[in-house]
Amino acid sequence: MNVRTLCLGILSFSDMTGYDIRKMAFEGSFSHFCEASYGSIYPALSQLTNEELVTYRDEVSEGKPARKIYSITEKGRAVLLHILHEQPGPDRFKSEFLFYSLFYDKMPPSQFRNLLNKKISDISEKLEGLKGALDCCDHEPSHFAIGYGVAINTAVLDYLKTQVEKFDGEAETPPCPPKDTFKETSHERS
Amino acid sequence: MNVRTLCLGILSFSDMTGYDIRKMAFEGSFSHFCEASYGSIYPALSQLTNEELVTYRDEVSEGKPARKIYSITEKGRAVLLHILHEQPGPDRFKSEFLFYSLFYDKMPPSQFRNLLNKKISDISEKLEGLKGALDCCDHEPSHFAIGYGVAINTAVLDYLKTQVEKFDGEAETPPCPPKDTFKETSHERS
DNA sequence: AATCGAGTGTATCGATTTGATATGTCATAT
DNA sequence: ATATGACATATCAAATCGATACACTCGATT
Repeated sequence: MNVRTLCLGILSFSDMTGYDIRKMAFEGSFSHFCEASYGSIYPALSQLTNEELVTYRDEVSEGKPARKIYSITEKGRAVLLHILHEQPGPDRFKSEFLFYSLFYDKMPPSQFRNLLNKKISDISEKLEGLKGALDCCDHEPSHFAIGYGVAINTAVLDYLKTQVEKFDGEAETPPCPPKDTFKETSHERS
Repeated sequence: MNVRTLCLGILSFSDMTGYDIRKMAFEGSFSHFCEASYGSIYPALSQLTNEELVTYRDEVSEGKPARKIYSITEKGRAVLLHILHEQPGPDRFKSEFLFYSLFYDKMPPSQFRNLLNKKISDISEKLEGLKGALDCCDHEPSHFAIGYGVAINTAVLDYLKTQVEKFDGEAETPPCPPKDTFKETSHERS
């Protein structure tokens, strides 16, 4: 699925700025199964505007900077419905964590334990977010999609918790590693 | 994680051609958590060769076409180990299926049921493959990574099976849709 | 009162990656 | 004989990422 279709889909639920769309696809209720960056969203919106699948109105309030609020057109809805008739492509899952895990026997035990604990806390957080969204969501299809995410993350969390015990047995056992045990050495990712 | 690191990681297990690496990352034992295409693998291998992180030997047998068998160098292993010290990026999950599901109330009921059934059979197949790999795998880290995949796919399959019942209740019930119920209309993906 | 940082918003750019395709050989089945 | 599919290298346009620039607002800190 390309970013054009994603924008069309998101706009079919409500009018939005490009900034909002990016948020939806990065942090919002779409973010557990898709992603898109500014560099693809803004060109997609321009293209969709040219094709008259979306339109925008400029909003200029006093003092505030101008913003473009995009809406899907009838033509856009028709195209979206048409796209939905094709077979969806396969799901894709990319995990740098699992790649790293393939080399845990090459690392000091504490390093992989840290990785595991960080993953557990990340997933826990994500799961809480999804469960919250599930509760306050009355749109049935979204409920289905969020439920899917809850199912996955619950399973992963269970798996990691059973696995972490195996590694905690080895060598020195750190007292009780909650959050903040992990210094974010976030320089360049090679 | 970029394709360079992926190549380095795969080559750390065994010598291989570019073709083999692509297979590993697309169908093989790495494929449930990463992907890479020729267009990124071959340039990555050239670059890695220039940096002396990998080398290759030409294999020219009688009659057979020449092939380049790549090996990781000591320098390459050192760089890989170094990369493994950074924090891995977040997992990413992309699902066109879930995007489609957001609009199931806009589709004829049979269409979404077909989607569900196809997904169920796809996941079942994938799960069988992973379970098979799990049994015949004695490399502990791989076991961990494959187990993760089994956990996810088992959970998804359970979820979909409970959900499909809800939709089977509605309107006409198709006899018993096993495989091959789905004509692969695989023309252009928009 | 002044400054800082974070959030909102549009937009672009280089680098990476995808997805498709070209080219050619070999093995197997028809 | 010949078609199909696996093996293998390679390239290219198009899509996308990830980072950044710019500009404005608002609340918090000093």
